[in-house]
Amino acid sequence: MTPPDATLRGFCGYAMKRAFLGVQADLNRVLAPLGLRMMTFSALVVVTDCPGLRQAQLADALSVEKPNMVALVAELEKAGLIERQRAAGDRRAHALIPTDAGRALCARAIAAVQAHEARITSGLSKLELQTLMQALALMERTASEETTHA
Amino acid sequence: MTPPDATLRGFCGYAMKRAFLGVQADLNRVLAPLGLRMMTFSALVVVTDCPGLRQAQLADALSVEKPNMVALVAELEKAGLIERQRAAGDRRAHALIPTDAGRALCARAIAAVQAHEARITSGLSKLELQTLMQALALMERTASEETTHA
DNA sequence: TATTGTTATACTCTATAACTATA
DNA sequence: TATAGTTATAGAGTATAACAATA
Repeated sequence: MTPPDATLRGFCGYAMKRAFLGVQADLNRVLAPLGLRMMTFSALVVVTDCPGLRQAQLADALSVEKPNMVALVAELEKAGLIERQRAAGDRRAHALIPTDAGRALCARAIAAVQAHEARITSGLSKLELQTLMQALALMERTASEETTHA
Repeated sequence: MTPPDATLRGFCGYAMKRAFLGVQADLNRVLAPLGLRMMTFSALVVVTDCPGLRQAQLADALSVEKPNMVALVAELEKAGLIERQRAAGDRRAHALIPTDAGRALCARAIAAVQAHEARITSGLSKLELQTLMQALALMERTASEETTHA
């Protein structure tokens, strides 16, 4: 009758984990043919939206620590999707620029992800989806406040 | 104006990731004083709810691969929270039993997690919370179907 | 002094193949 | 032959300290 994790199922954090891991695994399957993962896709989208932004800004936007950004950017650069240029006015910084190939792949990847999103949310009404997105944004803010107050 | 990840913010998968990582980090802060993490807490709750269940059943309940269950169970056993007993009738299997200390800690941890859940969902109405939980469960099912059909 | 990017390092979670001892 | 638990291993993501070059 009741599954072994019945108690856990009552916890929102546990439900979020199970749902996210499933969605992420599914999303990575969608992105794999394009040579991308969730992390590299996210970075490519931000660089394409904000050409010229610096590595520290990208790390901040994605909530990734700077040291972990290095390999990620190097991977995208090696794949020919973005370029690192010395920022004018600050020779320490790298300005990140999407290549033509990066922009093209980004457009294809966004289309694939949008189709994937439509599939995984197909069982939700417009109102339910809106409530879900608002709830997730609110919980993200609340959790970060809790952590900050620690 | 628009943040660098504005495009990503429109994706449900990205919103789920950010919310989950925030909630998980916050939850781990709550559990740390009890010597637990989200994974060890989850395992302890299941063993306490279903004393005598086997390692493979625990792994299945938590969607963890069996090899990854070994260290987790060993950690709980070393902490004196559960015991491994040879299952009667199948000398290959381990029956997992909570100790008195395990049951006591589990009760305290559940209370702490419930208080934590109340905090992070405090901005949501009862109906919004219900919609959120249903949406997460539905997306988990949908994602697993997608993956299975691959 | 402070910041950008970097190296080195470590921990957690996850995933697969292969072994052992039982069945 | 199949299963329960194990070992070994590897890939991601995440986290902190410390360094060189530059500001």
